[in-house]
Amino acid sequence: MDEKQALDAFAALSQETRLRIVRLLVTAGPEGLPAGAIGEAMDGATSSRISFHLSHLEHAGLVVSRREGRSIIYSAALPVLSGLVAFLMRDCCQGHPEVCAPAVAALSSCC
Amino acid sequence: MDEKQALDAFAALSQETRLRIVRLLVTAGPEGLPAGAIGEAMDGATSSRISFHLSHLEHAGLVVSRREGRSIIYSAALPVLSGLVAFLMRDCCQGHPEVCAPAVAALSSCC
DNA sequence: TCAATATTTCAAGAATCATTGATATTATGG
DNA sequence: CCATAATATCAATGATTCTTGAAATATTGA
Repeated sequence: MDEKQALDAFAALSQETRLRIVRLLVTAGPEGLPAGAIGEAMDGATSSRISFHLSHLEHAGLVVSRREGRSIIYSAALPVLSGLVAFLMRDCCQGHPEVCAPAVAALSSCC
Repeated sequence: MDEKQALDAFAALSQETRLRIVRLLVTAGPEGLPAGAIGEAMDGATSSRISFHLSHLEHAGLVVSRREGRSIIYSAALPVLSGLVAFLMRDCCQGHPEVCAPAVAALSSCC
């Protein structure tokens, strides 16, 4: 994860629909969801709108896709999400462990 | 940290100059840096440009400021950064601890 | 093969954002 | 109190981004 990748990832996560899609896909797990189901979950957004955001997320590396029959299945790119957090944390902690302590606590309690 | 705050924070972090400012301030620690020094560190950006980005970051809650004589000193809002990571992680881990493991490892090794 | 389904691509318009240069505000030293 | 220093604000411009609606592509079942 370099600066360019981090900027792309943050830009992708800074849009309401995309942030919700990422969160939906992360909870959906590795099996993922077809584009149509994602659109229905987003207040029934139009297909072109969902396609635009999914393409954006995929380009940023936050999701991956595969075809299954007529559907395209999207799932969260878990290692990239981890890498983004690691990037932010790596640069957060230089000499100031108090930055990380609450984040570590949040991670420990959720996993 | 709610969705709105997270969106603002991600938007702030998705701009190159602002991401660099945040990283600079985090490494600078609680004592912070005056706006002028931050501008010099950003390839000598104009004062209005730095002021614009600092204002943006402060509005997003990622930095705080205080006056000291003629200078305004900016420093990273460490608890907010922690909260952002916790927000992302909290929603990342639902039933899928493999998302968090690498992030936990990165945090553990840096603090 | 044909019709229907699922999704993507494209062009155009509105909205938001970043940069610049000029001007205003605030504070200090002499 | 004045001149200077440090920073913020404002207006204008150019660049990106989001949304919509229409048309294109890919896949399957009958």
